[in-house]
Amino acid sequence: MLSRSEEDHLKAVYSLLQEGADAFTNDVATRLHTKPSSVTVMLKKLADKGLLKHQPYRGVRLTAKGRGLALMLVRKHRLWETFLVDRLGFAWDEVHEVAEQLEHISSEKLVDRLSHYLGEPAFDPHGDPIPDRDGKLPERPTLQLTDCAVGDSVRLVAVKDPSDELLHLLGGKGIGIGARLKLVARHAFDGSFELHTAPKTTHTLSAQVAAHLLVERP
Amino acid sequence: MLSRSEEDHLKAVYSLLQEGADAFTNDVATRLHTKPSSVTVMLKKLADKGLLKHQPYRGVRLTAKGRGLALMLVRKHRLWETFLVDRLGFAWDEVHEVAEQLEHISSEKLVDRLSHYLGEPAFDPHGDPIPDRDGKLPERPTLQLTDCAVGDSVRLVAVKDPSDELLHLLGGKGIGIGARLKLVARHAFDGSFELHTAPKTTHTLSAQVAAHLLVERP
DNA sequence: TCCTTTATTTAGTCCTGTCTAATCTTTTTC
DNA sequence: GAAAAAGATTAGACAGGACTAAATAAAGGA
Ligand SMILES: [Mn+2]
Ligand SMILES: [Mn+2]
Ligand SMILES: [Mn+2]
Ligand SMILES: [Mn+2]
Repeated sequence: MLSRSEEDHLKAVYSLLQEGADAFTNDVATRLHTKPSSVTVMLKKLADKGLLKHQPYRGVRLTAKGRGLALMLVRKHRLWETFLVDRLGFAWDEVHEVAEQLEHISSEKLVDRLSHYLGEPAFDPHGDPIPDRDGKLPERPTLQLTDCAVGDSVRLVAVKDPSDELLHLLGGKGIGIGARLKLVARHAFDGSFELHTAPKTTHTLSAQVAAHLLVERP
Repeated sequence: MLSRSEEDHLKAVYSLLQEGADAFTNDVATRLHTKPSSVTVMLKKLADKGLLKHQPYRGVRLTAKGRGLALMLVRKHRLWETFLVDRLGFAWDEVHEVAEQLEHISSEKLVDRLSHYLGEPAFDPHGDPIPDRDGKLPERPTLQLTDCAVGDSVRLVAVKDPSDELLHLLGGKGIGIGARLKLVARHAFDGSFELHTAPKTTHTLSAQVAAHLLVERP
């Protein structure tokens, strides 16, 4: 049985590794708004429990067991986010905080029932993949909006590393998962995009925003 | 902001007082499966926060603020139980443990949305009243099955102080909230009841069980 | 290479929540 | 109305989790 703090540390390590970076003490501390010294202690505990290998000064690798547990946490987090948005009508930029609490509720039955209730969703409200009960992740397209050309017409499938601020910005322009985006111009000066959403509404997206948008061709 | 432990202590005090007993250190400790010395410490903390008055050796009374907070915890607990049974298909004897965790999730918006989603229910799966967002409790009938006479036909509206074991026993006989019960005999020897449920099925309920059943005449 | 900077770990402290053992109050019993 | 029993509080210890400050290791530059 892991404590809430142990679970949060494990999940932080998992997502750092997932993002391609290797997991260093400082990064974990930054992500959890805590201090490196605290992280070192927690990593030692998780290592003692066989969930990861910690090479002092060299970072961390997850064991199979640790990866499995982390995936179950991610599963819970994203299922709860889906519940909050799909069933309770939360906005997609309001759910992270609450899901951060709900993911620690421990009941296997609850998770499985919730998933079933929601229709075994494969993606959460931000387009992030939801691991199934065996820890398998569905595939997600990797085409970034920044790699698209003027004239392309694409559909938004996910917002990468979504912060509430970014989600709020997109929401304000009426852009959500599934939105059709037609690229009409790109400014050389700052890399920003002009694009049409549904009924000839034009929006401008900065290059920073565009880099977070994953899309697919229809 | 209260810790999980503080919340559990406050709720324990509330339910003891609700049940008519006055709240003594030992009772709280028993209810929380903890030791009296630990309870004393927590009562002091809650008193410092203005949630209750603690007269050493004399027990505890809630302040208005403390009662209000306790009611919000009860509200959350019973709403989550309702969600688990009505939406996720849990049995009524499987939800207490999980609701004990879920009640500590802190988000006012979540509670209100959940209540709305469930149709602003006034009673939980055990027939216990759910406080509204202002802390107002709906009325519940107080007629006990033990006060009924042979020949009476009544409807089950609540199981008082339901333990999972009691709920499981009733569930096994197909008796749930709303069930019609027709009393056909009562044994002088042990006070046990013979009664019919729906289609001429006869069941026997001990006096101990009957004392927990709240019913109303149709 | 050696020195400086940065990253990380270790040591020591504090706060919370729990426990056991000892002490103190209140209630019961004779 | 004492003495015993029961109930409650206090004192002291410990584990978990977090922080600051000090020590140590790795990396980079002169
Ligand atoms: Mn969390
Ligand atoms: Mn998400
Ligand atoms: Mn609880
Ligand atoms: Mn209940």
